[in-house]
Formats: sequence, structure tokens, C-alpha cells
Amino acid sequence: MQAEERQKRITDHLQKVEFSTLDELSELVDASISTVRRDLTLLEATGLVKRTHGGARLLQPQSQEFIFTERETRENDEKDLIGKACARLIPPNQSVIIDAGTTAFHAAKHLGGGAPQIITNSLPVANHYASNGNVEVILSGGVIYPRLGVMVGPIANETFSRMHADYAIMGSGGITEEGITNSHNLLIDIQKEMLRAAQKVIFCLDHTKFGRRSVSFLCDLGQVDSIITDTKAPPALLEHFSSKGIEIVLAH
Amino acid sequence: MQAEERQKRITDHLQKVEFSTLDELSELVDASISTVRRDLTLLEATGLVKRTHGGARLLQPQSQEFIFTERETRENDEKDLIGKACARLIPPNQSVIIDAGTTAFHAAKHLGGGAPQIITNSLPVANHYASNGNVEVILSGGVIYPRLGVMVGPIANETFSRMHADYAIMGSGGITEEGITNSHNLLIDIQKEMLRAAQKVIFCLDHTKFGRRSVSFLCDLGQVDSIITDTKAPPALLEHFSSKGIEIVLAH
DNA sequence: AGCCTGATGATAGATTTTGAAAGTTTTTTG
DNA sequence: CAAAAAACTTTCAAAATCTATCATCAGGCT
Repeated sequence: MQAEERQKRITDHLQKVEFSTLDELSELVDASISTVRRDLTLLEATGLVKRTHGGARLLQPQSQEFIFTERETRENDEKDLIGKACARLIPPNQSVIIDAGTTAFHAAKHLGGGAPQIITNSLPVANHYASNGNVEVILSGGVIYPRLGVMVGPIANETFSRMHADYAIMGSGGITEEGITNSHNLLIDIQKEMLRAAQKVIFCLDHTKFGRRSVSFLCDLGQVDSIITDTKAPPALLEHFSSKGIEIVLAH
Repeated sequence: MQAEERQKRITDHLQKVEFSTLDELSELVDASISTVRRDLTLLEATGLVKRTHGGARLLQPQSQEFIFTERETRENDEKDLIGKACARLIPPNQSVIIDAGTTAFHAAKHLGGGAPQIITNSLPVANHYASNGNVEVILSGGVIYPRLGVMVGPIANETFSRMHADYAIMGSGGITEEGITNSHNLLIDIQKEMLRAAQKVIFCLDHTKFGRRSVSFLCDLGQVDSIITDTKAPPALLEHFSSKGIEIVLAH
């Protein structure tokens, strides 16, 4: 049997059983334990499978969650730091709108303490708090945009159009001197409503977003109160934003 | 069995029973008491489980992943069969409202094939389809009711009040000759809207629900088109419902 | 052919995990 | 309150598993 076929069979098998021993796999693909070991090391590098003592297990059991949740978290010291810095900016007991997207999600993770009301259109954020009794989570509703777990469409729009909140924690695809841009039109409309609904607007943007321009225009800099980013953000741009009266927080 | 699988089984078991003794766990995973102890110390470090004298208990009983999700499924042949039978009743390409609750959730799992529109206030149902591109899921929005992952409140109510759908797949706390009852008032209002919005109303009720009466009245039998239950349901009551023109489906 | 390459299976020594048996602490019982 | 029982921690040797290495073999190339 070919190496690729073996590896496919192994992953398929793991999809079904979640855990498996080396013996089992070795018999399944009719190869020696050594070979299965080697296959597993390769598969592990792809991120689908995790080697364990004596076998392997599926890394993301069936409902592949959403693009983030655990996987991204590992590598993202950066985003996580931004998230923490953002959470520190928010006083306890405020109502907070949380945008959909990985960066905002990381901020949400650290909000736990004193946020009595979280308003979001992000399914991952909702899941994160759903089982946690001491935070009130309001979901916007709407059509689920599959891979990202965002709710979009008229229902989501309308919910936000009728909301008011103390803070909005936002993410986006890019920021330049001309303003903030994002990639999806469906999201833009909702984000505009979020900006309108919030007293204070915080943008969480890692350094890769600076100087980038996505397809759709979201808002100009006048609507932004704070920007939280990491230490690799270009100082020139930061200086410019600062001169426009935007609070800049460098997460470290 | 390998370490990780053992630990998962232990947590799963604890999700169900909240507390368990070492002997019990040791037998469950077929390992020595020493090993179970070690596993528990590890699990305790993750924060999910708390060791106690003589056993372990779940640290955050609320965080049980909405009580259902995927895990319980395996053992629930009964509810699963009801779910399958329900899915068979629904022609392809219909819009389907799905109630929150375990029974309706099981029906949702089997709908995948030809249901282009699912409308629900259940977070678990949403999660189940969120990563699956070929089903359109509309979430009602609302405040998340922690333990169950249901969205409730005015936003949810209003969303449903403006919807129309071909089918509603419902669950409830009890059914008697006088009608259908459920336990939470917050849920009742939404369920009433669901019934109104749907052309055809299907109730999924396992046999334990027959003859039981919960605190709040939901609807009388005239509003029910079909009841799906298991073979242990009391024939006398079934006969009575049938005589009122309700279609009865026994899942087997 | 002859040589190289890459994959495979086997083996030896290092590492981890396991179960059991010490001794200590906590809980129960009289 | 003290003794007994149960449960816990620590320790240790055996068992299982891992990594690294090596010999073998099939296929490709000059």
C-alpha cells in the first residue's frame, strides 16, 4: 500500500473512533508499527491528528468547531496579548458589543470578570460564554455564515440597529490613514451598526493589518476611540493615528 | 486503552453523574486505582474536574457543553431513533423550525440531507450545522439561557413572530389528553410563536413524557399534526391522540 | 549492471507509564 | 478522643512505548 493511502486510511479511521492504538492502526493498514509511527508524525504536522502514548487521537473531533477556538490560540501569543490588553481597558459591569473574528474573540476570552452584558454576532464567542452563568450574552440572530460562525443578514442588522452599548470591541481586515476597511460586505453593514450603537469604539488590530486596505470601506478614523495592537506595528502610522486623538495601546 | 482516551472517558462519565468514586472510574476505564488517581490529578490541572476524598466531581456542573451536543448521542438509542423517524417525515428542501431541547436536537442531526433552511433558537443545533456549508441556518438571536444553550427573550420572540416555515420540530416536558405542557415560561412564549409560524407541527416525545404535566400550558392537541415517540409509549394514550386526527409514528 | 534514493521493518537503549506496596494523612467509628 | 478504616502520597520496579539507528529492499538513473 502507498504511503498516502495509508495515511488517509488512518485519518479516516480516526474520524470514526477518535482514539486508536498503534497496534490497531498497524493492523488496519497492514504495515509495521514503525511505519505507522512515521505516518503519525507526518499527520501530526498537518494538525489533524495528535500523537499520544500508544496511539493517536483526532485533534478536532467531528464538528470542526470554527477556524479558531483552540487551534489558533496556540500560536497566537500576539493576538492573545492584544486580547488581554483590550480587556483591561474595559471597566467592570459594562455592556460590550463584540465583533466576529479571531482578534475580537481573543478579547472576549479575557473579559470574563466584570462584564455583565455581551452582545455579539459571533457563534464562537457565544459558545465561550454560553455555559458560564455570570455573563449575560445576547446573540444578534441571523443567518450563519458557515466557516466563520458569524451571524449576518437582516435579522442581525436589525438587532444591532436597536441596541445601545458602552463599548464595541472590533476587528477588521486593514487600517490606513484613510480609515478602516474590511473584506465582506455582509459584515460591513453589521459592523457599521455596531459602531453606531457603542459609546466607545475599540479596534483590536495586529501589526499585519497596518497599511492594508481590504475591499470594503468600514469607517474613517474619527469614529475610532482606541486602537490596540502589538509592538511590531509601524510607529509612523501609530503616530499619525495618535495625532488624530486616538488612544493607542501596545500590548506586551 | 491509552491515557488520553481514559481521561476523556472519565470526564465524559463525570459530565453525566457529577460525582464518581475511584473504584467506579477504575472499573470504567479498566485501569488501576493508581492510574485513575494520576489521571484525575491531570484533569484537575485543566480545571474541569475537582478531586475529592474517594473520588472526583465535576467542577463546573453548568459547563456541561449544553448537556447534550454529540456525546450523549451514542447511548441514547431511543432519542436517536425518534430523531431519525422525524427526519424521514420531512420532505427535502423545506424550511424547518427546530425547537431547543435534546429531542429536537436529535432530529436536527438527521436532517442534513435536504433541508435548505433551518430556523432555531438552539445553540447546539446551530453549532452542529455551523461548519456544514450546505444547510442554511437562521438563528433567532436573544439572550442565552445558560444551562441549555437556548436563546430566549424579546429578540427571539420577535424573530419567530415574523417567520413562516413549512415544519416545526418540537419537544416538550409532557403530554396528556388535555394538551402539551412545558417547564419554562420563557420557553413557552417562543414555542407558541414557533407553532404559529409553522404549517405542520411535529412533536418528538419519548415515552417518559406521556401522561406527564409540566408547569406551563403550551398548546392543545388541535395544533399538533404528528407525534413521534418510541415503542414504549402507552398505547391507550396513543390511541386517543390518533382518534383526534394526529398522525402517530413509532420509531424503531 | 552498479549506484543511489527513499521507504520499510527490526532492534537496542532511553523514556514514560503503570500497578503495587510502602508510609502518611484524613475521615469515620466506637 | 482514640482507634480503626479508608484514602492519599510517595516510591519503585516492571511493562509498555518511544526515539534513534541500522540493514534490507525496491525502484530509478547513469
